[in-house]
Amino acid sequence: MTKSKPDAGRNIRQPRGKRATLKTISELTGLSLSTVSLSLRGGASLKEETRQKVEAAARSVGYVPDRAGVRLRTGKTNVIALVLDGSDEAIDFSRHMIRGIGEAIGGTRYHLTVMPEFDRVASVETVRYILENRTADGVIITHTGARDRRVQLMMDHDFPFVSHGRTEFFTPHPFHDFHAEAFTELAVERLVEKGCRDVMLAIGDDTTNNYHNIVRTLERAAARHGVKSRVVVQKAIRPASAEMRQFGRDLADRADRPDGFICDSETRAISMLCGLQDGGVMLERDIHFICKQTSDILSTVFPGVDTIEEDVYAAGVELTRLLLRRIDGEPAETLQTLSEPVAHWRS
Amino acid sequence: MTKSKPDAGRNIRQPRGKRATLKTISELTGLSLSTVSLSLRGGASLKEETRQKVEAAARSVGYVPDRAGVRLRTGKTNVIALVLDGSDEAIDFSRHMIRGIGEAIGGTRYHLTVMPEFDRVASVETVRYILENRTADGVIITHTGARDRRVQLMMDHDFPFVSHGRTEFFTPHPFHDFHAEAFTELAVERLVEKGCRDVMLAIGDDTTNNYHNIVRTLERAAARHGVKSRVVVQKAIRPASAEMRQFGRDLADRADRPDGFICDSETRAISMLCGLQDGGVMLERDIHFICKQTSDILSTVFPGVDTIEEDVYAAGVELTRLLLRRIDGEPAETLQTLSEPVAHWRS
DNA sequence: ATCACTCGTTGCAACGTTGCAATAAATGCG
DNA sequence: CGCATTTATTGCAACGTTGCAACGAGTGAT
Repeated sequence: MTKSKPDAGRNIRQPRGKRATLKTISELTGLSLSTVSLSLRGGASLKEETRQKVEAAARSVGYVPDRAGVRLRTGKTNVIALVLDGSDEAIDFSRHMIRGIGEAIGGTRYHLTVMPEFDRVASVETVRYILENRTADGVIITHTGARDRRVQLMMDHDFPFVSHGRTEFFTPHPFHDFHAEAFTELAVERLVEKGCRDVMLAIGDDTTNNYHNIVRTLERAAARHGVKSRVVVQKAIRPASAEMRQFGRDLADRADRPDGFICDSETRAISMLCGLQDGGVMLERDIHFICKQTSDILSTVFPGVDTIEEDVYAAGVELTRLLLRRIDGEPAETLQTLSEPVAHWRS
Repeated sequence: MTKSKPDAGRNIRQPRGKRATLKTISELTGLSLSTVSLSLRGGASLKEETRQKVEAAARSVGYVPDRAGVRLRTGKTNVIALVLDGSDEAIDFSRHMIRGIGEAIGGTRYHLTVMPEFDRVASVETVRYILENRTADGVIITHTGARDRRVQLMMDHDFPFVSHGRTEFFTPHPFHDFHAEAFTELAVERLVEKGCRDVMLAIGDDTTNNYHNIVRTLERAAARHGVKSRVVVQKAIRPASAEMRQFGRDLADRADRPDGFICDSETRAISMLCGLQDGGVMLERDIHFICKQTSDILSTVFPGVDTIEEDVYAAGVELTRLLLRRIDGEPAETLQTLSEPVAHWRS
């Protein structure tokens, strides 16, 4: 018949080992909460002796500021959000991107939350959700469109973000992008060098701004070198599929088969190359092929194919650095970078 | 000389459009904060009329509970953490996993944070960090080892988690795993059916529990069918590489070349198959090949190769469902599932 | 009319943090 | 020595939420 003690059940959280808070340090040092808080944030008005005392105590109890407390008080979430749309991606794109971001936030307070979405429409809603609920301090978006609605939304709200890819908007915003123009120039030049007179470009998604950059550059470069150029958009075809392979097979038989080919996707390139081979087309004799590459797979299967590397890991690192600087208040104009393509000529 | 107004500068956050809080609803309905809070969480003791009034008001102002407030008060983060180790992964594994998790947390309060780590040692530290700082309500780990230290750590702390992969621990914990034994049985049976007498298994990582399951099953199945079996661990070789291709090439020339081959990685399989072809080995005549598959690439390059599919997306969904049930207090014993392999025989 | 009880609602304190105004102690100056 | 100024520290309130004890009003029994 023992009644439960009157002061039982006070703990809301599991008290397993009780986290250290400012209060812990306060009691330990005999200083007030405010002083401790101030001190840990480097308060300049404090005595050196005090600061050391606080720091020692904090270290000894392994103090780490409570994210919920900070967030509630300051509104700062210490979170950056990566918004993935579900569209056609390069091999292991997400993986490299995420590890790049992870590398860049290592040693900072920041956490990464990933919001996976299935299409770009939904991804606008995701961004809106983040803005309205202030659920992150900054956002990284990928596969940016020329007049991307997510970019517009975040600019309207003056919310820190960085896009992987550029836009057409007049107002500047932070971005990091693969230098698609340099890639295209490099590719065309290489093909011309090898004697090509008729270059075809295959591209997977004509809704990104990237598309326009590449196509425009191709046309100019081809004109400059006096060679023919064509573009084929393969948006509707699954990158790795029998259909894609058949596309290569059909190409092999065409009377107007190009003698130079540029492809912006490793996956689609592999499929097409298989198809071309099926049709008896021989690489480096009947056709020259150049492909953008994000993994080692293409080079393992077709070691002879020239590739141009896009380092998605490095892009993740750079995007994050830009974003953090943006969050710290740097103006957008100074936060725009390109990554130069790295050519791997095989022959 | 106008002094700034005495009550200026009160807002800590940007007041852009001011988020709705319980207070907003309270003022709107004339009810107290407590009542509003209670009502929104379905308080059974309230008048039906009140609840509807609150709900209407909440809807009209688009109320969403503040995560920081809830977290501070209750300790509940509404976050699940995915701990990725950086080891050898199947193609687009991260991507499919993340999208599966995204699918399963859709419509819930939960957010996903991803903690990318470069090796398994670091990933133990990551888990420790999550536990000590209560930075998530539950954890998903992948590439689980037989006596995985992360699992041990979380069991010791009685912290909700689920592992992709099983362990040898006696105490039960939630997991979801590919049914590697069924995969192996299926593969051996198929090869034997095709007339193979000498089966080789190539596997990439002998530190996961998965490894032991597969090897044990292989040996038993081979013995049962009266065929020879061998295992080769390819841990040190990069999955897509000239080296891996060379491995296939060398295999082609070996006097003791097997007539049946099982591979647990699509990437390595592609490389090896290229090497075998280089050596003049013909598929389905000189050797029969079976591979575990997580994307479409292998089938596009080698349409004739039998594959067995592991659906990583579905695994992400299932892992998340199990974890959420675990967080809600279900016992571990009831939260253990396997996913059955799906065979794609091509001939 | 008083009591005990239920029903529906409310006030208060606390979670961990930080900005600000206020304090106390030490110093400088006339 | 008194007053103003600087230096070092502190108390208080607030961010948004929830658990709990307490409240007043109504009901029914005594």
